[in-house]
Amino acid sequence: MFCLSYLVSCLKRNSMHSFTEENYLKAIYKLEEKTGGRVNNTDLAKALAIHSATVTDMLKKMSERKWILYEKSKGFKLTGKGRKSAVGIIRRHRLWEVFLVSKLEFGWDEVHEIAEQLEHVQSEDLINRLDSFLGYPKADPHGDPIPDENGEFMKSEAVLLSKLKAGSKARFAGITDHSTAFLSYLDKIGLALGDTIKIGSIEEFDQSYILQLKSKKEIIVSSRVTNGILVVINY
Amino acid sequence: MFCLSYLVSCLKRNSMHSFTEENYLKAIYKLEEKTGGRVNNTDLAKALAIHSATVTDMLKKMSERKWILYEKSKGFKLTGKGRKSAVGIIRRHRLWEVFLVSKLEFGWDEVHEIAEQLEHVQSEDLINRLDSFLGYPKADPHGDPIPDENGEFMKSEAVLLSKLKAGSKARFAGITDHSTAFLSYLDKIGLALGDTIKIGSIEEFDQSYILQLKSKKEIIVSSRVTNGILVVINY
DNA sequence: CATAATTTTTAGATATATCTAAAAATTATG
DNA sequence: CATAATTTTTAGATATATCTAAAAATTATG
Ligand SMILES: [Mn+2]
Ligand SMILES: [Mn+2]
Ligand SMILES: [Mn+2]
Ligand SMILES: [Mn+2]
Repeated sequence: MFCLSYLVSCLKRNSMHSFTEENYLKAIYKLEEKTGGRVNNTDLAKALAIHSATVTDMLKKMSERKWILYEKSKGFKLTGKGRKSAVGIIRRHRLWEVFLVSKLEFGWDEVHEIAEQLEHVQSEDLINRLDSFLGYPKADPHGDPIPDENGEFMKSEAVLLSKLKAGSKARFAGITDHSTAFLSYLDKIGLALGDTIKIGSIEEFDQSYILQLKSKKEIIVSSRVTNGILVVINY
Repeated sequence: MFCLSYLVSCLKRNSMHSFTEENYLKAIYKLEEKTGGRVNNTDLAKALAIHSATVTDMLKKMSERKWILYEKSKGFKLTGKGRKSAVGIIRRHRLWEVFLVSKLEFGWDEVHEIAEQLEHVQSEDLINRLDSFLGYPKADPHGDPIPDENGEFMKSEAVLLSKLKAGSKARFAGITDHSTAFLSYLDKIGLALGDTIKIGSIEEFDQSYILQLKSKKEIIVSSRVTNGILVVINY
């Protein structure tokens, strides 16, 4: 009994993380991505929907374990070790999302919460076999890149649809708004990842766009929509 | 914040269980199956590799929540509600094992630990879609029956191979020893679930069996093996 | 049935992850 | 730069799930 718990606690300390720890790592990674730099306590607390005091304690622990660099009042950032873990979690999340959509026929607006659970299953072998089973997908159902076994992934060249000029053509490559409401809305208006979009014209008044879909149908979308969509320009 | 935690705690109390609670439910179910009746504290503690004092506390909680009937010093058993939950967990475990073996090409001796994690993912929709994706399998890779959506499953008619007489023929339908060592051993000697086995003769001295495999190869197995194998007799 | 053995419970402690309220530290602003 | 606003930390509490040591209860045995 002593031996077992000792072993388990060792494993935990070195290579594994609790669900909670994994959620912190992932949240920090995403905040770093968004802000491009260091992250602060308040933002992380908001992202995790917990209180600052709780975050303070966990940051101390994560700092001791060398998952983050933490300079009091200067914000913090992931170490190499921390980043590697975070990328692994994102890899798992996105591969499971591909599985759910491509094999179990879930809608792209239905998979996130389930993937939030599946991403915590610990087995490298499992995830590499899943990757192979899915045909080594490069992106998840939302167009987000999937890190490979070594944690490498393509930096996207996509830009916001709202940056394009009238007359240009582009491929729908990703989203910045991952909300279920937005995804369902896109389903409703018939816009799917990979589609070619042509910009008919842009209304000066409110920056709404008239888009020509691959079905030749024309639709008007608000700037909220063009700011939620990432596209790759066809040269 | 107050609202959210209240909601979460309500959900927890009514329809969901923590990992720990799920592991207790499953362990109790399996012990009931094995002993055929009520379960006691000590046996459950052993099955979960925890201490009796811990079990006492948890049984109180499970009793309050009406998952078990608990009569002090008379042992306890699952209520209908508790049994339903336990069967649901077993359904998830076994479906994931099928997935791991039939889709990800894991060996039958490699899947249990991963399924122990996957079984805790909470989504009825997920598990029903997985069931459909796998073609509604009736048994897992170890021959154990998979409960359907309503928790119904076939009671097996299999008997121990060690009960058969020389000359009889039977189909390898399940195992009573689920250890990795046993599963790997069966792989090594070339005995797989579903195979037809013919009993050549039985050695009086130590009850070892000479088996004729479908490959016509003959092997000798000890009584430890014939007691680990379940077969269905071909009439 | 008295004693021994086994099983279960109680009492008090620990680890993790959270909270609230208040204090302290830092940053922004007139 | 003094004050206000914001951010972070401290202190103390709670819930869950575990432990150890000892007491209490139950069951088995001569
Ligand atoms: Mn997601
Ligand atoms: Mn995604
Ligand atoms: Mn199993
Ligand atoms: Mn199994």
